[in-house]
Amino acid sequence: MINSAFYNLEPKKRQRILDTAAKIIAKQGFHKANVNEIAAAAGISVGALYTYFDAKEDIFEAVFMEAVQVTAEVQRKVVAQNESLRDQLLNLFVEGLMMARRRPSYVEIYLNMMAPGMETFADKFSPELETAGAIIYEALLKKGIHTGELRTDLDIRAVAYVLDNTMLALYGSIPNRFFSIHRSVLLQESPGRLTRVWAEGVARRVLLPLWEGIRAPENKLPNNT
Amino acid sequence: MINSAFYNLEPKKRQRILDTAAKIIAKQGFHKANVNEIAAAAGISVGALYTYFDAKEDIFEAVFMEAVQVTAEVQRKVVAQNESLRDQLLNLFVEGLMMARRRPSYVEIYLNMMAPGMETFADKFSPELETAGAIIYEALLKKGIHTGELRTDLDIRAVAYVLDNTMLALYGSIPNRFFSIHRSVLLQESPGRLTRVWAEGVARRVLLPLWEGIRAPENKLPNNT
Amino acid sequence: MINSAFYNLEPKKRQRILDTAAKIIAKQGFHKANVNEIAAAAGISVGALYTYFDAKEDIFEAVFMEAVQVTAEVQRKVVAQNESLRDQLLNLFVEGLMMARRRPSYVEIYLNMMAPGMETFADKFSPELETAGAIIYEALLKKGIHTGELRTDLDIRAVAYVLDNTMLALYGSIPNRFFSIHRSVLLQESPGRLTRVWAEGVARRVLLPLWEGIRAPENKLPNNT
Amino acid sequence: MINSAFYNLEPKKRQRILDTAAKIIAKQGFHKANVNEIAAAAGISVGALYTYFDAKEDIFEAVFMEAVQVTAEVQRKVVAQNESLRDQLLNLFVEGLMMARRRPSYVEIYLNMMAPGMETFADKFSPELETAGAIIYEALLKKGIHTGELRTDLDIRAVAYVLDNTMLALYGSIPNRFFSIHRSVLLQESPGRLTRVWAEGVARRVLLPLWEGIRAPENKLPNNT
DNA sequence: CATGAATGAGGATTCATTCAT
DNA sequence: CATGAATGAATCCTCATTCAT
Repeated sequence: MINSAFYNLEPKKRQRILDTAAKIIAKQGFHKANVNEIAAAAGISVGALYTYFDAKEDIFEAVFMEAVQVTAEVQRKVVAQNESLRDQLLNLFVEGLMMARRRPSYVEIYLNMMAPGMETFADKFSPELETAGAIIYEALLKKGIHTGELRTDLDIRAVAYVLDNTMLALYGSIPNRFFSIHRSVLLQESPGRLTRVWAEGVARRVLLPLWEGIRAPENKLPNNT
Repeated sequence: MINSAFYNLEPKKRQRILDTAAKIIAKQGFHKANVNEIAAAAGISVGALYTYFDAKEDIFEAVFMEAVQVTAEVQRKVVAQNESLRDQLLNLFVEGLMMARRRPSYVEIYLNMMAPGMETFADKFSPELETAGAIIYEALLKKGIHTGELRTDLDIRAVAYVLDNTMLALYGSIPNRFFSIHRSVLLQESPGRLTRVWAEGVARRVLLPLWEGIRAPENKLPNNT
Repeated sequence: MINSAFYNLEPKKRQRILDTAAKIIAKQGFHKANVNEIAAAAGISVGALYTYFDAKEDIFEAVFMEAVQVTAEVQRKVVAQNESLRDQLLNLFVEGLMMARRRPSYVEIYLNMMAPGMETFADKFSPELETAGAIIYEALLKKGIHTGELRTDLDIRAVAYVLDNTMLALYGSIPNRFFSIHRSVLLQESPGRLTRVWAEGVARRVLLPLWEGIRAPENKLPNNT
Repeated sequence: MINSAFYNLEPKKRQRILDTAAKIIAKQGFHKANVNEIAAAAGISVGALYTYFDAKEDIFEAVFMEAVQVTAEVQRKVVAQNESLRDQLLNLFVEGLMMARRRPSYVEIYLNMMAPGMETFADKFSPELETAGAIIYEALLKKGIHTGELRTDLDIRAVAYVLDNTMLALYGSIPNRFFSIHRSVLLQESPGRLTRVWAEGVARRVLLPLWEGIRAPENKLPNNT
């Protein structure tokens, strides 16, 4: 259990604990991560840590829920924008990459959920979490159909699935070695810094082929905007 | 190090060791997996295991290399087929799913590489592995352009990236809880058995939107073949 | 040390603390018992508990002294009765059992003193405590000799020893699992509630053989009064 | 669980582990006793200890079962003797005291079972153990009735109960502080060494009053044999 | 080469006690 | 005096690795 004591902590301290735990779990993975090390790095005692959390698992849960917040914020921000669907999708990529730059550990935490040996967590969190994500994609794409930006015969779920997996891999490529190599090799990128300009470039590259397949035919624009 | 003793083992025994290790690491993840348990389950002594492998890490490496073989076989098989690119891509999905059904543990091993705390392995294996994958995609897609199936203005790498991530998630959804929930929620699937027919259906759903974006314009066919 | 603050507490609160501590120590044993849990269950803060007691050991001592009071009260009550020695001995059993029913935890506390690892406490309390007990038995039995109820050639100490051990086991059988099983198996009792009638029956059964050995010969009565 | 590895140990080593564990648990009590300390004192590693036993509880069980053996041996020995019942009862006391001198720790282990917080163990072992004890007493006393040594109207169970509790306290008085003080104060003993002669004296003192109450009337002998 | 008992450092968790408020 | 959050040494148990047989 995550105890109320944790929520009653002064926000700064609570955030420091979350960030520290996220960083260490992100680096080592849940099972390798060391509780005593987390406490020490967060500048508190193990005892204190265990007044906040009943078990190591609960530390992960708290960190994961923070990761969910961090991700959800990106979605909320983009959904709230009054732009074309295409730009919103691009922004989902770009803002996600920016978020990954700011909070790389939390992206790794997210990735940790899909690791073998994390079934319990996946069972506990994924169903409602993914459902929430699905709803957002659905709303977004339906809107695109209504506004005439998208083809009317789309399999919305399939599109959402492809989009989401691409984002997962792209966000993950910021903090995670595997996804990072995967991306730079497959996209044959020349090494460069993680700037917004770069993010916009990648987003366009990656979205374009799919976009061509889902946009409404009359919407034909020059391929490279 | 993976010692020569391991390669000199009778193939059946070697395979049993790999499969057992794969199964256990797949279930628990590398860091949680227990070497003694692997030895016991494989019907050999820990001592023997340690004459084959210098360290736990090396067991993972051997298992991972087997996972690479398993995956590569799917690609080789599909690439060798003399079919249209579209069917080859569909087959990449379908055969991959079939492979995941046959060897679910090895798919999890693959997923284990992208878990936090596995950087060392990613550094060691990913670069050449991903390069090999990239080459296959490149060849496949270039061929598609030459045969006129694909648009000539494609960003091949980007298409490969999207395709590969989708496959990763789809294959992973067979053994892995997170990806399984992710898929069934996003694709809004009704529960069903993992049959070839089902796999073909999913493959079509998932490939279609992207295919529409990459196929050559004159190639216009009814959406559902 | 048990601080004066504890004795200055309003009696109700003091009693509540003692009873709570007794209950928890009775259930878990001194070493397993948890100070924080005691404080919480008693409705006070650990801090407060530690202003009353300097250490966990002191909590036990306070509780033990209360247990002594509880036991002594039974003895005082029975000794004050103006009955035959035989009835007084029977009453010692019966009233002790009744006391054990009312305050089972305190009987366990008493038992806790004879557990391994409690030497320090035994050294501190047992000598004078047992001496006090011995005096009571001595007075009682001497009186029995004087009134002609008992044989004149008795080894009073030995009789007291046997009596006291039997009482210990009998009282202990109320709250304590071991002694409870021990009693019901050896006495081959059919399960039943702890009523005064039952207590009187057990008391008679258990006292009789010894009574036959210590009563004055001319006192011969039918076995079952 | 007590693993087979433990039973396959060379007897000398196995005994050393049992004796060491018994000694430490006897001194500190189960809950205070330290597993690492036991391992160190036994000259083995914690790891080894945990290949023999799955948990600390199992160490206690093994030690307790040894304690049962030790006690049972005394009973078997005495029961096998072809003596009068009176001498057999005296020998039960004497041999028990001798056993307690030889293996004091195991007597404490036995006492540990009746400590608060040991319910689980009592539940697991006491029922059949006490039943076995009850059978022995029953056989012994029935034989005494048949041979005419004992009164025919005895409540055998009650006699057994009184006898057993007295023995418990007497055996316990060898290693245990509480029972030791209890005995020496109540019996008003002058300090002395634990010799067989002393044991015989105590046995006679303690048995006599009860014996007078249970022996057959025609059996009247001078009080102090 | 194979075995599997043994090792012991490492890690999650507990809890008696303190002390700033 | 009371509070209860914080401390961190202590403890049970695990497991990668070794090595005598």
